[in-house]
Amino acid sequence: MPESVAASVAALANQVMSIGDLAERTGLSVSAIRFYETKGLVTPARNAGGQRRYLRSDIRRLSFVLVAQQLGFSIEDIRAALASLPQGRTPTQKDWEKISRTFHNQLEDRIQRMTRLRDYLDGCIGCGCLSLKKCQLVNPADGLKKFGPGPRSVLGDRLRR
Amino acid sequence: MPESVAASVAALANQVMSIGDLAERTGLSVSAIRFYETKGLVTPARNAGGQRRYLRSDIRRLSFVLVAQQLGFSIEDIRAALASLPQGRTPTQKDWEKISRTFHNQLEDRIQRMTRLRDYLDGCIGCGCLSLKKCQLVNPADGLKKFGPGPRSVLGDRLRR
DNA sequence: CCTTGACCTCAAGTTAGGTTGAGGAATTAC
DNA sequence: GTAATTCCTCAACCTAACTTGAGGTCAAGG
Repeated sequence: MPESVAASVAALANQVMSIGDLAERTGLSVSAIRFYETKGLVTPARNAGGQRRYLRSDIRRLSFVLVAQQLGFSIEDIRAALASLPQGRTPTQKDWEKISRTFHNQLEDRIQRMTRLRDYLDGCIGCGCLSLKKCQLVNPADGLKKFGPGPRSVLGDRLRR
Repeated sequence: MPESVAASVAALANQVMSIGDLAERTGLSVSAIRFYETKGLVTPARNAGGQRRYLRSDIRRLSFVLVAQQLGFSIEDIRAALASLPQGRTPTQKDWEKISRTFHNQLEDRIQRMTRLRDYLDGCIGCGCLSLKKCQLVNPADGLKKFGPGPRSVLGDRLRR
């Protein structure tokens, strides 16, 4: 049985696919998928010829990566999240539920933080803060303060990046 | 009148300050402020000795940069936004209002996009999508589709980054 | 004055997240 | 069976957003 037929059978039976197929399915580039492998986000099997063979569940895995990145999570964040998924078997619904709950919570945090910043901005515009017309009156000790007003109070502890 | 006294007087009268002072006020590092200058985010004057002298309004300017960055805007985005502010004079409230409206709208978009993605995620978990138990039944033509389901429908046009 | 800390410029290094290209092997299509 | 694809590895390059360091100047206190 030639490789091509074997591959087709395998593709139908075991749901494996090449990196090119996976790229088409996820909208990622082939190079990005290989890169993600070096970062531990996917761990494909290899066929006899050394080519990568992906499971159908890897489509979800990479889709998850895409979504998470859109939301501003780093690859390391995502790797950590995905680490809770099984490597050998196809993840069950419970597996995904667990990971998604964490994800959802972090997402809620971000949405809240953004909303808070938006409101802060509105507030400043409202009070004329940003034009420095009123804030100097409201906050006369400005020049003496180690930590003045401004985004830091909104941004929290994130100083000196 | 020695430089020191002149500087103090100027600082009180004209509200100018050194890069170190500005760093302390904004929470940014000195090197970051210089870097922002190369990117056109601030354009300080120089004193006789060639040292940078900032206006008090630059605190707001850089605070704005900090907030915008937190929200995921690039330096180029921010530069473009700040370009609408006057360079010579201290920005008026109207100046800031204008820039903030744009900013606010972009922020709203992002919040909405995040919320949409969160809901999408919830939906998928709910239907078992991510575990691939039901989606294969729901979407039997999956293997034939050029553009299958997945995050792309949520992410919009953002393909092949 | 004169020392010490803050500044200056300019070049090079750093991390994240990939892309591009060279040189070669494996598949697929006719 | 052979030509065109696709895939492989590995090294180098790329952008964004800064930091670090070398070598030298400026300014504020005693």
